[in-house]
Amino acid sequence: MKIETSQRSECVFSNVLDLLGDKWTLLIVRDLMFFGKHEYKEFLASPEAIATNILSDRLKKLVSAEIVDEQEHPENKSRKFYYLTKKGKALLPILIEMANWGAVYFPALERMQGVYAKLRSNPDKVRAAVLKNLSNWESENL
Amino acid sequence: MKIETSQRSECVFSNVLDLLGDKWTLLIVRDLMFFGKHEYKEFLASPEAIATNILSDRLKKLVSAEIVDEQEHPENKSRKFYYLTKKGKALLPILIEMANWGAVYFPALERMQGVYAKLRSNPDKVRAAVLKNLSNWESENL
DNA sequence: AAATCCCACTTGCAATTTGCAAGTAGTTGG
DNA sequence: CCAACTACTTGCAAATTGCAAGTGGGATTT
Repeated sequence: MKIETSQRSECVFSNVLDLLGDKWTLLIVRDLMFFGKHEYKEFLASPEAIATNILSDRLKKLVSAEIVDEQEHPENKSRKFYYLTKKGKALLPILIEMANWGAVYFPALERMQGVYAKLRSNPDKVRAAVLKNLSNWESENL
Repeated sequence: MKIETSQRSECVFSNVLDLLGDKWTLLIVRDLMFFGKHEYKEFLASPEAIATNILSDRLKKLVSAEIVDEQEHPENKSRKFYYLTKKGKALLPILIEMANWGAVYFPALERMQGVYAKLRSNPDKVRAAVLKNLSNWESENL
């Protein structure tokens, strides 16, 4: 894999977009953040149908950017757990704002479900609940 | 230009990323939002050096998504003004959160300048100031 | 009035990235 | 031992990007 070393400019946005600015990376983060997914096959099962080579590439980039960490599955050597680092969890406010914007400007979308449902009404509560879920998973699995 | 009609899934994130998930679109929004840029040549002059065909394509997509609107330049028929719609301005919280995240996790970057400087210390104030700048420009130029 | 310049693009083409299908290596369950 | 599962890799065609050059309509200069 090509690890990105060059930066387009000194601007924060440019650097953030070099890392996250594509159609797949943040979907993986979404799965980790909101949907309790932690394994390769679970990401593959998402409705957007990411290709295996792209998933593999993006996971490596996320790990090398220290947004995601990986660990051998305790029950099975051929499986792996992926989970958000502190840096990865810090993306939550960005995702929340994206979800808010999307909820307002894509009104035709299916009614928001599950974790999204309360985003607009009580973002701080959702934020706390999401992080709590993640730390619960960590104490049970890592 | 190909107007995107297909959506990968019903998920908000997926739909938002279909629109904004690439390395250039949000940089144009950044220029409109924070840097007082309103013309084609001004976007071209940004340090990231976007190619003319990509800029043209992204501007069209932003206009067709109603994030940006365009108007003939009052002084010169061959020039155009581009400016953020209400929907475009509503992206500000996303950009602010991205800037915050970047400021924390790209500490090696040049010290933030201008509008970015106060983002961390007083985001609400920055938010208001940015929107005020935009509406000032609008009342002077539209 | 003609020539030049500026501006916002478009076009052509090579290089890179993506999407899709198939294959592979290590592990585990029966 | 064999089949199934898991996390990948590989090969190749298609789509997207980056770069350089060109175009066409104004405005400016001479």
